[in-house]
Amino acid sequence: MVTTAGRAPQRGPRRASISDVAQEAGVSLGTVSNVLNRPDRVSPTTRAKVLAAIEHLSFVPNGSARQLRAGTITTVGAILLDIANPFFTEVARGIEDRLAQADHTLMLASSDEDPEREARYLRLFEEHGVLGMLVTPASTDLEPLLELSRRGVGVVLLDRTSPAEELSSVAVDDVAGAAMAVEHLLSLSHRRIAFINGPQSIAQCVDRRAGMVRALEAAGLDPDEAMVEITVSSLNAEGGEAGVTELLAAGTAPSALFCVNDLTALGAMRALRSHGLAIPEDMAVVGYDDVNFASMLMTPLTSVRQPTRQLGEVAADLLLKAAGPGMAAPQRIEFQPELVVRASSGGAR
Amino acid sequence: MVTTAGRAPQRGPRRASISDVAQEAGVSLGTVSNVLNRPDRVSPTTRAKVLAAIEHLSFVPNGSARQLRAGTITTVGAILLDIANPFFTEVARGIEDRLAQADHTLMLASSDEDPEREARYLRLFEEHGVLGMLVTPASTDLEPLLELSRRGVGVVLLDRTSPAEELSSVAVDDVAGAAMAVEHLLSLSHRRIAFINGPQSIAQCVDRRAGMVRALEAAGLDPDEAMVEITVSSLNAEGGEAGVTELLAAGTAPSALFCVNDLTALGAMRALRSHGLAIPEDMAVVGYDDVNFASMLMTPLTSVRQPTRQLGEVAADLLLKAAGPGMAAPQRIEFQPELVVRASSGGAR
DNA sequence: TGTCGTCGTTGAATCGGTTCACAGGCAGAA
DNA sequence: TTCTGCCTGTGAACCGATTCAACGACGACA
Repeated sequence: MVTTAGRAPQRGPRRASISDVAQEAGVSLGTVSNVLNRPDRVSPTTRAKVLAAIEHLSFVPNGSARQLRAGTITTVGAILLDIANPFFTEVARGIEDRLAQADHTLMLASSDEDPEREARYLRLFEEHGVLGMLVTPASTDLEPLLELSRRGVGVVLLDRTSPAEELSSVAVDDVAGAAMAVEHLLSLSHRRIAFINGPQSIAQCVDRRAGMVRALEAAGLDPDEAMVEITVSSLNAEGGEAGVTELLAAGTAPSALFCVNDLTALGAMRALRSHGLAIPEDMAVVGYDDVNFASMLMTPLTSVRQPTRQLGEVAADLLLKAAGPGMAAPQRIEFQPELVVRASSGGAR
Repeated sequence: MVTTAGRAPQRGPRRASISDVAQEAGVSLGTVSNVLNRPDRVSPTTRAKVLAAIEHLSFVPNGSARQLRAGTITTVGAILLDIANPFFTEVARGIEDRLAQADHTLMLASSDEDPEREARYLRLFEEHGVLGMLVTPASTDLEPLLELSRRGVGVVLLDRTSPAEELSSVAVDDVAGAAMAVEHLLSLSHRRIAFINGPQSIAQCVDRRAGMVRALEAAGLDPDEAMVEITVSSLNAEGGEAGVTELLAAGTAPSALFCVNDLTALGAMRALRSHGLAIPEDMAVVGYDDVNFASMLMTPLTSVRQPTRQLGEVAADLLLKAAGPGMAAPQRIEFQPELVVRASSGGAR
């Protein structure tokens, strides 16, 4: 590699600016800006000259400068728990669709369930001056989000109901969903059920646990006995494998397993199989999210379906409404989930 | 200042600026900036005062202004073909990891195989002044990317070898991968093989087709007869379902099916099953990408594995090197894929 | 006591757009 | 002919940060 002496090499021959265009076209600065933003205020002749100059210099306006002066904001940030999870990518699709319709654009980031990464992106997006953010919080402490909102940045909680009045949220009733899943297992005569759950810093984990407890208690069971909870650090296939390994190592495994999401269930099923256990004969399994491949697995997975794409769409709508003119008041929207019974729970006919 | 009636409501009480901080702390503008960027040049007393003011006003520097003036660029854009495809999310993970290590951040976008969307993001990212972009092109025309590169924006092709000397690229040998897949089917005595492929505007589709043709010819077969090609518009499960429907409607279906990627294979298998065909007995199936759930499907999927995460990591490295000081020359990196044989092809023992 | 260097701080210039009050030209009305 | 109003086009002010030449204070040294 050849290093140039002394200075860093300049990156290309400096981007053309609006005044370069003005000079090339023989008009003033403001006229070029008018061509760009209010073409009807410029005569066709001048407009043509300016456009030619723009083409010739391959001029691209500097977004920073524009945003600095005009405050034009068309960027929205989204911080999701795990971008590798089909559930969240589907949500992202919904968001992107709606934003594109409104001529806005999305900056997408994955916190990987790490509050520190989340904080980093929160700050980055704020510095970037986004219109607002859609966040699936990785921590229970919503104070940073509340403060953001007070500072005038639109915030919508995603897949998480807001405990505070001041934040909009779009979510699915996770307590009900988990309760449905566990009731299903109870109806198949399982009396001790393992639960592979994530850290309690994640709202979904708290809610789904609550749903499970509610279902067990409603059936007259003592959760302390009927629920064998295993906490894993990440809500993906690796987590599921680790969870099953731990479960089996502890001996006297229950006859059924409820997993906090489908990816976890995927890993869990893989681990169960590699230990020679049959699904659902030796262990019934239920997941959560109903990701697109759930029905196609070796043993099709019983799971809780959510209106995934819609979740994203509604969240985007809410943000645009809340941040646009009129400043709609915070709104809390909750969808109901639906149980999809397949072979993995042994409940399919 | 009092807001005039009739205007749009102002978004919050205006973000605090550096001069607000300066005033609050009783120091000058430049000093605040020094506290932010070169803390050692400021006396501890002053620094403390300024930090207190920052805290008090919850000041967050305006990224646009900073970037405008300083040209500090730490943002990288990535435009992937389909963010819902686990292959690409894994690549994104690799990219993000490396960028985070270098204290850079990623703006992620999905072109959904649509050249127009791609162009839109290309422009958006350029306006935003990104350091560079990682792109999986949705069209064969690389001219826009070349021009971008000439203008000083770093460009690295992802999962696509560069035909031009001037662009860096990181890819996997798709011709070889597809050839391996087809050779495998040939070795199992299949003589007519269906191929569900995507549009020829996508390089991967062209290359994988070429690999298939190469393998067929090497076996002394005439591709026109031995290959039953079906072109679908999107490389996902829906595409796979549509492809199989079309294939079966045409009658005299081949005994084997090669799919351009695993998502397509997923949809194809779903459709085959719903038509009452057994896999691999009635139809052997091979996919491409070896996504994480391939081994866990009802019939585990034979597929071509690629060093996915590494792909992203190396691409990010290349970009950082090419855009950083030193301006490394364009580099072309190609990995070799690997065939993973499972039950869906009937070739597993 | 005068000079010099160092340290900490200042404030003006600057980045590249947008906006707006205003100027010049021209047509139609009085 | 003069006035009015419309249509184009102009250029200075401004957004909020960074940078740098310059400056005052202070201690060291001759």
